[in-house]
Amino acid sequence: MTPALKDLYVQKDKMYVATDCIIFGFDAGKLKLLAFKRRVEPFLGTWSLIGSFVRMEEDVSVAAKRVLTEITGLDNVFMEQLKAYGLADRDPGYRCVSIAQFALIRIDDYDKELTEKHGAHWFDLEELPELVLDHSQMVEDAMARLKRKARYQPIGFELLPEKFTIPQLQSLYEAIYQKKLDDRNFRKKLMTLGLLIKLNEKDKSSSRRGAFLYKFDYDNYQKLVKSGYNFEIA
Amino acid sequence: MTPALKDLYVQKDKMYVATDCIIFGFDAGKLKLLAFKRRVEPFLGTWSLIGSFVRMEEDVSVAAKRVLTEITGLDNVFMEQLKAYGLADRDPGYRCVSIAQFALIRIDDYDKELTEKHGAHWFDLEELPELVLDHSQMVEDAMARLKRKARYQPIGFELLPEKFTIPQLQSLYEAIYQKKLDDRNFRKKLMTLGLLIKLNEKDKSSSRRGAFLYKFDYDNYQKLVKSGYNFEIA
DNA sequence: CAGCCAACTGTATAAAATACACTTATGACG
DNA sequence: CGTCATAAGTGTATTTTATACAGTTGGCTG
Repeated sequence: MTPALKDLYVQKDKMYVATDCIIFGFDAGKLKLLAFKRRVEPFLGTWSLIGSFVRMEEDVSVAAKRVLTEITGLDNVFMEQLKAYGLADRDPGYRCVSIAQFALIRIDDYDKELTEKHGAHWFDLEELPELVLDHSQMVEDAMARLKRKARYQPIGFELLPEKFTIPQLQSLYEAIYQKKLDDRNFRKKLMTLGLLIKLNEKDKSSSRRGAFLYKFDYDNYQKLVKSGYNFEIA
Repeated sequence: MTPALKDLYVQKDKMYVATDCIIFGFDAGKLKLLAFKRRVEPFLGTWSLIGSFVRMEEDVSVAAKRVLTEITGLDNVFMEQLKAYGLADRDPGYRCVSIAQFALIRIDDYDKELTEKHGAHWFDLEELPELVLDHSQMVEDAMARLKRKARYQPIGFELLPEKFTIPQLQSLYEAIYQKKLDDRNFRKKLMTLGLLIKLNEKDKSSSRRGAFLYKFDYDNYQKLVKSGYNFEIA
């Protein structure tokens, strides 16, 4: 967790609860993580996840959303609890249990100014710097969760703009699974799921011919989930 | 969480961290949950999971193991964090975030006297009473996790005695998945995984003919995991 | 109008999941 | 001592799903 210590009296004999956000994005074929350069002691200048103490009257999940909104200006973001980190000595300054949450955001959406103001930076997941405390562990665990979860829940769509192309989606899944997928098989599988709505528009940013845009069919997804359907995406 | 309140001064303006244990067992073809009758106010007489406050100098996972050992007398039990429960009003008495852990134990192992002394009772999962606070939710979430996890990790073995028969194992998986499995296909699949060691003993408790006993091949399992093998059990 | 590039499409093969029915070992009981 | 009852154990055919693989199309560029 990364509280602004100047605002707080930390008491050594008190138990604190914090929440830290692992914020994933996707851009240019790469999975990205939003990290922050600490501007206060201790650990000034080191990279860290963004976090906050949980307030006395505040739900843990609300605290996480508050942090995310403060930083990105975004609301209605996919967010899910990862797990709690509770080693007694995880933070040398005081006793603090941190509940890590991971969020998937659409990079094109977020407010650039806002993040820069907070000293934030998008890192390629393969080029992450060392993070403070146990934050590197958190990211590793979140990545494992993302990989597993992507198999059976269409969370990938949270990382793309509302309208996206099949090649974009494939590139995202390739980044998550860290391996190349066969384009014919990927498309075939996807189409049989019935989760996409084909639009009458093309995206021409990456080819002369252009690729059709699709959007995610939330309604049908909900219906399928209710009827107990079992997904397997790519 | 279920602290012995008489031992504590609870301060309304303090944040507490607790841990609650969802303890699963398996007996007579049914999945079981270990629940406790509260002997102190508030909620005296209602059923509850067992739990404890996390001590200032204690890891969260250590606190959970401490509770489990106090109650069952068992050590070296499969235990894994489920998630943190952090609603601000989840406990009306004071602000407390609880980190739920689920444990799988071998019912024949545990110390009966010890559990009875604590007012414990094994419930069939289908006949659970209402539990205090958000504990019913915890059990539901743990059950969902168990179902999913059982597919790709051989955790089922944690619930059986060291030596077990194939029909016993099948009955366990039927209880977890809540559906009948085909005995021929179950056996076939299992054998291809190479996770079982056949013993030269039979269990005759449930048939005249007797069924061969097996034990779990931990060594080979470790090897397979390291080599990146992907399981799918039943 | 030729060339280039990514988008798009179909089929054959292999692997895995499912469905399904009879034989065997053994103790109980007449 | 033979037959009956019971759960343990076994094999094959079919369907479904995953994988492997190569050529055509649309549309801009020069």
